[in-house]
Amino acid sequence: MSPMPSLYSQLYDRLAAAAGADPELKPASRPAFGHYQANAALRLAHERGQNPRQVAAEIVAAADVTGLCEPLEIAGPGFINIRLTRSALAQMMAAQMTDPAAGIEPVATPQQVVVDYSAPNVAKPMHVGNLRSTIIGDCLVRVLRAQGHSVKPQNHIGDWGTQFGMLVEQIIDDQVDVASLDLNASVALYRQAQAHFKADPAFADASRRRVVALQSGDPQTRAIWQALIEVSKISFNRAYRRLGVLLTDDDLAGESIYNDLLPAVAADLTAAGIAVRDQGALVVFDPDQPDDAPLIVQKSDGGFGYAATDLAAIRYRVDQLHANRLIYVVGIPQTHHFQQVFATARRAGWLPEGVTAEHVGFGSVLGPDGKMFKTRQGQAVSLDSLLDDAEQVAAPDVAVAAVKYADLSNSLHKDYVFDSERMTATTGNTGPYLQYAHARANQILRKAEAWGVGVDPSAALTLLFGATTTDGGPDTALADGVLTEPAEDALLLALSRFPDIVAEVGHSLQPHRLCVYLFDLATAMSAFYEQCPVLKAEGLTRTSRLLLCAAVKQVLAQGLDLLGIVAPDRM
RNA sequence: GCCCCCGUAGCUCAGGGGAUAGAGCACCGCCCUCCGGAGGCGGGAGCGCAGGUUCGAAUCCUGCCGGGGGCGCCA
Repeated sequence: MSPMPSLYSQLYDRLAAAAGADPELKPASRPAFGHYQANAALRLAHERGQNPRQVAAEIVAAADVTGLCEPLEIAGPGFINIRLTRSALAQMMAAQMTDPAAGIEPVATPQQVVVDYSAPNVAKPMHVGNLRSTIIGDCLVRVLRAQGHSVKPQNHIGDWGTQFGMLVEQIIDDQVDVASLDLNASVALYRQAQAHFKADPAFADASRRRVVALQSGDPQTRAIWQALIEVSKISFNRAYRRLGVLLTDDDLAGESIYNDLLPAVAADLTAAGIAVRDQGALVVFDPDQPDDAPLIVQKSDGGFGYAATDLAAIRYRVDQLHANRLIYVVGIPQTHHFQQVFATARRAGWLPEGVTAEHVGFGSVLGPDGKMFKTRQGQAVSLDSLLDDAEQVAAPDVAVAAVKYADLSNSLHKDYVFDSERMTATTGNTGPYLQYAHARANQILRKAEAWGVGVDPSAALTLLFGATTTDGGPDTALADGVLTEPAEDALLLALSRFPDIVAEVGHSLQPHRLCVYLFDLATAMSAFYEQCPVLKAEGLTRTSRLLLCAAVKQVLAQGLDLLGIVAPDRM
């Protein structure tokens, strides 16, 4: 059984049929104008050289909105103002409550989606950059899965490359027992190796030979390399547990797994005439971007650049994972790189028509001074230290919610300042505020239970909708006199929009829209709470308001879950 | 030098062709024998600048200004 289409979808379809065009349906710009407004008449009138109000009148006359809306109204120069019926809103609430997904609509054509995110580096601590990618990617995975897509996370960890030559060489030099290493020790070794590499040409040479040994599968080198990965995995997983994200070892797909595919990438691009030798390197020039620097596939020393790895990953994801939507959650500085990689993959036919590739770029996390967040030593600030910071002003569950919400609630493209005081505040557009709103809705339900006035949702729905059904028409199905307060109307409207918001986020990949929505919902809940007594009401009024509380709790919990934020029943 | 991102209220941010530009924080004034005041109601204050497109621009285009970031062999 498929859930009821959202009220917006129903309305859109009926108005589109009436207008014979996109009705330009959007939420009303002011409450006085109703719930929604359709703006198409203004544009259509201009195209046809007609009077806008006349065109609006024709659309209104042709629109069948029986059972869905109050009579449509024409206002101003030709806006069509739309007010949903109380019954339609209440029925949508009922449908959402009986749906575990709270009304989220399954997409018509589920896709095989690969989401590339998190991507920490082996032998380096996770830092602010990894934080955003991890949190945003986790949210996108949850949203897309909720829509019915098949989603494959790919954690493209940095487990390959020239840095491992010097690291392994340093370990052999120092006769370090890799079994005893932890992450801090391997980070220290890495720094030591970098300094050593710069200072000692003989060590640098040995490091380069060590890279070759690693790539050719030398057992000793591989064993040490593998041990380093294991050490790092422990710390990655500890960070993922702390953050409460879905990533597991099953999602690990580091750069190293593409190593054997790189020669074919170079060979195939060369054979296709896409890549050429230039200044000793194998590069791709984009005929559409003649001023661009080329994409470097293979360096002049024979080593492969990360473009080659990304190209191999595209082939793997399309051919082996059968993806038809590729999503890369990587910082904005990589925008140009992905443009080049995607363009090259298209030319090579590795991104066939019907497969999309999107770079979800995000801005930087800034320190209190408004500049790139770095430690005094110039290192990137570690993820743990950020969370520690937040936990100094809030309990762990709340602190993580605060950090994640602060990250997700900003537009992706913008930088934002990490301010633990602001993000853990219990007022305003914060994670803790939404958690609180959820706990408070739950509190009312629990208290109703304790007072012996609690209602089972399905029984309550029967009371509300069953008792007065006479002719079966939707307008008469809802009991009289309930859910008539403006605050109740606003809350019902907000609830009904949830499926639309989720669909929008699945399309635009902009989690902050869900955050804005949930904050609006919580605000509507506060107004309702202030203006409409629940437990002190009686009869069907109390029943209907308890249902509203239950519905709000459900949607808040569901929405927060999509953000990857826990919704405790009490705080 | 070329390219990308950002610029909305004192501060942090929504709004990305449509009616009088919205929140939160801070500030000021009201509302409590109220289910959690972590509230509610009201007030002041804003689209970087200049052109252009449009019936209509915070929104699209161009050029400036300011801030940040990238740009052939790190990933």
